[in-house]
Amino acid sequence: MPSPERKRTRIQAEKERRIVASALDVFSMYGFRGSTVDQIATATAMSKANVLYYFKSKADIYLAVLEETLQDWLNPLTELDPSGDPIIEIQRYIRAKLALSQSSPAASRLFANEILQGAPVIGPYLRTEVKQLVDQKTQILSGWMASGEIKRFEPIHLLFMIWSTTQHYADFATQIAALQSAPDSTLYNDANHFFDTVLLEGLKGPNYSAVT
Amino acid sequence: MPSPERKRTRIQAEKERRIVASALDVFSMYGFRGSTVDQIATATAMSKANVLYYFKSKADIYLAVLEETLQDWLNPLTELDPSGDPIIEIQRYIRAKLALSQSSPAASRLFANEILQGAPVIGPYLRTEVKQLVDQKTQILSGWMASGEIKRFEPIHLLFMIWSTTQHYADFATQIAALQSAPDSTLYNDANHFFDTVLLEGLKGPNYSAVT
DNA sequence: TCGTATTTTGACCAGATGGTCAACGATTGG
DNA sequence: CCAATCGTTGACCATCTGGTCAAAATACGA
Repeated sequence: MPSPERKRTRIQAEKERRIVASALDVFSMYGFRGSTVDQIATATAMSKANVLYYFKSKADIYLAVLEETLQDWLNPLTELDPSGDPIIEIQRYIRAKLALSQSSPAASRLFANEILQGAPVIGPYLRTEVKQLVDQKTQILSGWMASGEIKRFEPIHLLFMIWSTTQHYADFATQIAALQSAPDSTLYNDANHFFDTVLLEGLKGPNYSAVT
Repeated sequence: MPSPERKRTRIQAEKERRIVASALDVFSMYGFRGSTVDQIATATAMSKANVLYYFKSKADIYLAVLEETLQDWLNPLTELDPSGDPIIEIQRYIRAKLALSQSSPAASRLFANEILQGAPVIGPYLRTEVKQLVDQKTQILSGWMASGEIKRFEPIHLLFMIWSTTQHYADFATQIAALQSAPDSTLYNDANHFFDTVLLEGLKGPNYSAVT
């Protein structure tokens, strides 16, 4: 087995990377139970036994995929800046999240699957680190409300709306493809335009004055 | 096997109903592949063989569950009335959808699972009936834009936002429970307040005049 | 009450799946 | 060039799972 003590070989690093990359595609499409080690092996162009030489179980692969992806997924929120212009900050956040959904739809689906099954793996992480980050950022929103720059509401619901709406474009891509009439190319531009026109305008409070 | 020709027994109707009801809970939690006939049987307090006496395959149960649920799920959209006040109509739609997420979270998760896997079963239905309904309702929105009652944007994105946001409260309930600080009881009230304050206000166009 | 149609079930089967292992092959440091 | 370590794999196993079946149990009309 891959030595747990000695430092990792170049081959180990390379193969593990490839396995995790393939596994993201597989898990995001079929969920944990719906995915098989053989599918992952085939997607990585390896034998099943070889995959299980690098990760001792299917659950281990799943864990590795989640850990690798979660950080990227949460990253845009950390950049919400309390000293910036509220509307610009929120707009930046929305655009970053939508861009992530567009560039990494598999990551979005992976989390959707995980949460749908009750977050058996990332549940503890949600309740600690993620909750802490969310509490911190909702306080920023509360601050902007107190100064009248944005309207008053329970701030977490804005996060819920941004998450659900942007991730919808990844998670429900099949449905979107079935229902939209416009060409695919304009989809994300139209979405951003809608957010600017409706959501961001709706957020502005009585004391808001646009930066110029 | 249950006679395909003669009319259905009382027992058949009753047992089939119970199976479908249990299967909704099971499928919505684990998805199609992640669910087993045994789980469904146990949830229905029947033997596996008995369940397969009423439905000849797991796929058949799944299909029955989807068909039974889909109509309810889509129903609120059909009631969007072009002759009504735009903001009131959209507000009614949002509330109806949010109430559905609250009362039937399993149904929401069932669809989320189905779409996440690429809508293998309801795909054809999406592309025909559902698309037709959506096209019809986006035209209503376009009409309200033309008269200046609501702002201009690609109308389908409003539907996407309403769907994703309201269903988020069912599909991501685990995450919401992990992240919110407020008591559960106010969650849906706060959500509706947020929609009223931000989304509905953001929608209003230059010519909108509230009904009194 | 009796006979027929319906319902229920335990036993069983075939295929899929996660995981193991011994043996073979490739690398690499000395 | 050698030996020790690392990498790879086909064969294999135990378990799970969808589905079948014959036989037993039940319901029900006449």
